[in-house]
Order: sequence, then structure tokens, then C-alpha cells
Amino acid sequence: MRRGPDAGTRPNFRRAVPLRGSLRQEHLHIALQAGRRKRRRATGQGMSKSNNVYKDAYNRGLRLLDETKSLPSEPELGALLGVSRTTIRTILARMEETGLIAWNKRSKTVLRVPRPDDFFPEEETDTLSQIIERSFMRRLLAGGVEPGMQINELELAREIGVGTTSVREFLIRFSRFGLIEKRRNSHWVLKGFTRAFALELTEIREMFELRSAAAFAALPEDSPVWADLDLLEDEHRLLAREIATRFNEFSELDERFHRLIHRASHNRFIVDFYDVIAMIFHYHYQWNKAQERERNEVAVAEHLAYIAALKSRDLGKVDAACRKHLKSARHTLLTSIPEGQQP
Amino acid sequence: MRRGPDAGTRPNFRRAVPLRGSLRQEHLHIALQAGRRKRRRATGQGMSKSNNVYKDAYNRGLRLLDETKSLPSEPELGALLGVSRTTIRTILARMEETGLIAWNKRSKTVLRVPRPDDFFPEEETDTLSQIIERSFMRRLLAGGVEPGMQINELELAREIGVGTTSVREFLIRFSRFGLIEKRRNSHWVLKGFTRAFALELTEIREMFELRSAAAFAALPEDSPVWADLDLLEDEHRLLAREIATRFNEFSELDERFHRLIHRASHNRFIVDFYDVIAMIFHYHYQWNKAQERERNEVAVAEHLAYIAALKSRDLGKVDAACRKHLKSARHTLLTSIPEGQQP
DNA sequence: AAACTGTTTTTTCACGATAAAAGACATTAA
DNA sequence: TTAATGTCTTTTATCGTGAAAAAACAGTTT
Repeated sequence: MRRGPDAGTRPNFRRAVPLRGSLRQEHLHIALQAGRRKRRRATGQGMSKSNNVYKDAYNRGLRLLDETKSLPSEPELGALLGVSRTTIRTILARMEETGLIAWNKRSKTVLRVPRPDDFFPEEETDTLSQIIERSFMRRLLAGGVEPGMQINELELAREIGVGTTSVREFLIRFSRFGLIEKRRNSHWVLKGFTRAFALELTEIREMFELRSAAAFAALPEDSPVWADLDLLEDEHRLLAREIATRFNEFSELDERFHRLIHRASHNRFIVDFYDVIAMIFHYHYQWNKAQERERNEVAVAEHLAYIAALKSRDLGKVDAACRKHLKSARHTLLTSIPEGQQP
Repeated sequence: MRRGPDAGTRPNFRRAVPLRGSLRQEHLHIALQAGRRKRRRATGQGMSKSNNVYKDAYNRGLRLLDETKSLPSEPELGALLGVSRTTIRTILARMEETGLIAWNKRSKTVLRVPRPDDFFPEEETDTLSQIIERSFMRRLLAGGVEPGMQINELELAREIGVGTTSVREFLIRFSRFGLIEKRRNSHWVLKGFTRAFALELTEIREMFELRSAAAFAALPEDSPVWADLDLLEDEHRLLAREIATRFNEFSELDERFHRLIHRASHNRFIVDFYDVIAMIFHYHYQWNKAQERERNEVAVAEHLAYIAALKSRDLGKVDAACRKHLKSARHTLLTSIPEGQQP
């Protein structure tokens, strides 16, 4: 437990140390919300690794039982669920145990349809890095978090209830999003989800997407992307029709649409950069629910115009439609930034 | 030890598996050159952490003894050498032990000038991640390494003589360079230092640098960057005059020059991307020594023209000079790519 | 009181160990 | 003889641990 006059509550506003010095510094340390407790640790010692891959694949495997009277071969199941045969055999063993299937070598006959309580609980199927990411982002967006604040690996690990190694690896992966920075042999520094960050992010995004869109429009008639675009267009039209009830499904469609366009760049750096955008927008959507319906309705319409422009192959129109959409996306993001200190 | 008909020698050319399958796959595993043996391990067990920070700071600290008759306070020394007071005290303790200084509280009198054998050996001052990076890049550039090849954390750790955690962390950090990619719960895949990679890299570089150069030229008269640019110009002129003997110093100057320009973008993603370029060029320079002198002579001249254009603040001239230099940089990089399979 | 030195606590970095998951090899059925 | 199953080995993911380094606290000196 950290000492200090108000540990656990909103930390004091204290600016970053110039470079190295003994000034005291507040930390990114916010009490866990009451709703969520620490991860249960294994009874004895060293739980090493959770079997979430197995549990997740098992749950997905259960859904196969609804459809068929007998399951395919082990390698085929492995390919289907994206796991190794080892995991498939563990799954089959349990399905046999719980009376879902009769398993004898090649024959895997379905005995009954799965019940809700056959499934493993959702939260046990999460990857450790997903758990850490969620936990970290909750703190980041929870307020009372100022740029320059320190991030403490050990403290974070303890609060989330995981080992330090996993937290370190997460922070290293996360650092490419440009929100944190490492001081060698020392702590991480939070750069903050500031207006400056949003502007820098959107600057690159616009550069990359304008280029990708132009590349997309120049793709030959027989490229498979045009079929993908048609499918996405249909989904957009459907969503537009039912926007009143399904507006919260836009976020996922948005990502698929933009990723399709970025892929036309055939540049790994552009494609990879969309991970940064996707991450930010993912949490931004969760965070800022103000006028969500209206915003998404506008965005769907912009996407449809954008799609039409792409199909016209007119570079001028593509550029205009792309610019228009990016401009309103930037505006949406900027208005959602919690105002406060300037960068 | 890996089995297979030719383990340890140049591995067979085998393409990457489609997604998941039991096809055998060759690995990134090349016998260590005779010249370099594995890192010595500590006698007992668990060496935990090497004290390279101390050793490096100590060596740098020795150089201070040449200049003064007495050392400043501990905090001041810490700021000077970029380490904590704890490390400074360990350094001072040793300096006292070896008779270099007399140390009593605030007084730290220099007793003698350091001898060559006072210094710790260079190789003991390297960071673990530097050691891993060098080792990894040596393999990558050693030839016989094809795209699609697997990278095995455990094997790499054993060959370099370090723990798996450090290798994992290195690979995660390294992955942002776009040369390797992770398969979840499984191995890393080498994407390879191919022509496609070089083209994608230079595409982004050109986009970013043209933008940064324009931003640079638009900077106000009183910005401190103009002084920095003047200093760099002088260094360029000096190097140009003595290019015959000092051509190998260009690489370092090149990086400083381009970083100065990129910083004018005020965009962390652009600034950070220069890390990718710097890394690639660093190893590229080490690898490809063909016509090094001529190449660098040309580059210095291009830099000088580029600098002149920046100082003119004429955006047209800046754009032209920048384009010209980037074009020849790209050409140099492309010709040095080991030809082979196409991407 | 400000800045330093002396001492103690905390955090980072790196390792070996271990269960989960992947992968390889051996055997068997179609 | 191909493709599955059965078995065994290797690798990955994660933890706890301990030394190096940083940071905090406490006592001194100017």
C-alpha cells in the first residue's frame, strides 16, 4: 500500500520531474472499483498458466454439437477451432465425461445438445493480456490520471493479481500506441490521452487512409476486394435501416471497413498502424456514449458515400469522400477528450 | 539439438505453412560463429541481473578524473552520469578501493589519473537487450535465412546464453520493426529482410520526411532548430573535407540530421518511426560495405544541398532536395538487399 | 533551511521452474 | 499408403525469487 495523504483516492496533480531528481511523484494507482475483485489465485503456489485456450475452444466446440450428429477427425477439429490436437483431445475427453458425446477412436457421436451450464464462464476464457489491457485502460480512462504520472509495474501487477512479467510484456507491447514511455532501469511515464495525442494520431491516420483509399480505387476490376466491398456495403445498408436499435454494432463494422481499405496499401506499416487507431476507438466508443446513435448514423451515411466514391474509381471523388469522413471522425474523437491541462 | 539431416548447417529452403498444419518447418538456427562463445554464466545459480549499469557509469566516471582534482556531490554526479545515487556510491567506493580517490563524506579528492586497466572491459558494459539484438541481427543477416522461417524463443535463449524472458521481451520490442510476427501460443515467424520490406519502409519514410521537412522550413526565425541546423552544417562541411579518411563517421551524422528534421513534425508517430529506419540503416551500414566511401560522399553532398534548401525556406526547393536525397537513399538500400526469392 | 551524506525500502531486471499448449514421433485403422 | 489415433517431447506462457538499481527516508553539515 502506498502511503501519502490520500492514497486510494484521486491523486494530487503533480507535474513530471524534469529528468532525474528526488521530487516526489504521484503514481497511476487508483483503487479497484468495488464491482471487480482481484483474480483468484491457485490454491498452492505458482499457477503458471491458465487454461483459457482450452476453455474458449471448448465453448466454441459446444456450438458445433447443435449442428451435427457426429464430430469430424481430431486434426479437422483442430483446424476448425484454431487449436492443437492436444487441446482438442482434452476437449473431447471432457465432452465424453459430461455425457455430451460418446468417444471411441474415430467415432464421436453426439449424445445430447449442450445446456447453458455446460459452458465455461465467459470471464475464464479471456487471455491474460486481455485482462491486463482492460484493467489498465479502465485506470487510464477513470479520471484523475494526469500526463507525467508514473506507472509502477509491481503495483499494477499486484492490483490486477498477475505476475510482473506479464505486466512488463503488456507495457512493452502497449508502448507502441504512444501513450506511455519507458525510463531505462526505472518506471514508465504516462504521456496521457491528450488533445495533442489525438491530433498526432489523426494526422497519421489521414495521411495513411487517403493513400490507401487511392490505392484501393486503382485496384483492377477482378480484384477480390470489390466483392468484399459489396458485402460491406450491404451490411451498411442493413445497419442504416435499423440504426435506431442496432447503432452499437457500428463500431465493429467500422473497423472491418477501414481495415479493408488500409490493406489496399500493401504496406505493413500502414496496416499495422490501424491497430493503434482501432485500440483508441475501441475504448473511446466504450467511454464516450454521448450522442452515440446520432454519431453512428452520420458515420454510416459517410461510409456509404465513401463506398460509392470508391466504386466510381474517380480519384477526386474518393479523396473528397474520404476527407469528409476523416474530418468528422477527428472531430468526434477530439470532442471526447477530457479537457484539462494542455499538453 | 535439433534433428534433421542438416542441423547446424544452412537450412533447407522451405516455405511457410499456410496457417496451421503439421508440415515440418525449418528454424532460424545457425551455429554460432567460432569467434564468439556463449556468455559465461555465474558460478552457482540464477545470475539475475548483471551490473552493467554500474560498470558503464564507472568507466565514464573514470574519464572525469582526468579533468578535475576533486569530484562534485553525489547527486550532481548522478545527474552527470545518468544513474542513481546508489550506483554513484558503489562507483565511489570502488574508486576509493583502487586508490583513485580519497573519499570522506563531501570531500572526494583525486589521487591519481586512471590507467587503462582501471576500466571495465567494454563487453561487460553492454545491456542484455543490446547483446540479444546483436546476436539476433547477426543470424538474420548471416545468410541462409529465408522468409517464413520459424523463430524459437527457447533455442535462441540457449544459444545466446540468456533467459527466455529477456528473449521474449526483445522479440516483442523488435516486432514493431515489421520483420517478425507472432503466432499466438506458438512460434514467431520471420517475414524477412526482403525487397518488399525495403519498399514499404521507404514509402513511409518518404511520406514522413517530406512532411517533416516542410514543417521544418516553416518554423519561425527564432526557433532553436536553426542553430542546431547550422552546427550540423558545419559538421557536414568538415566531414566533406576529410571524407577520404572519415567516411565511416557519416552514419552517425546521418541519423542526427534526419532526427532533427523529423522532430519538426511534432508528431510522436513520425519521430518514433525513425527508430525503425535507424535500426535498419545501422545494420545495413555494417553489412554492406561496398562503395561505402562513394555512397557517403554523395550523401554528404545531398545533405548540404538539403540544408541549403531548408535555410532558403523555399518550400519548392526543400521538397526537391528532400526528394532527391530520399531517392538515392532508397536506391542504396534496395541494391543492398540480398536477392533471392520474391516476397 | 537548503543541500548533502548515510541508511532502508521499493522497484526493475533477469533467471529457473512448471503447467498448458503445441508439435513430433509411433502405431494403427481404413 | 494415407490419414487417423495414441504417446511422448518440446515450446510457450506465467510465476516466484533474488540481485542490481532506483527511490525514499532520516540524519548531518554548511
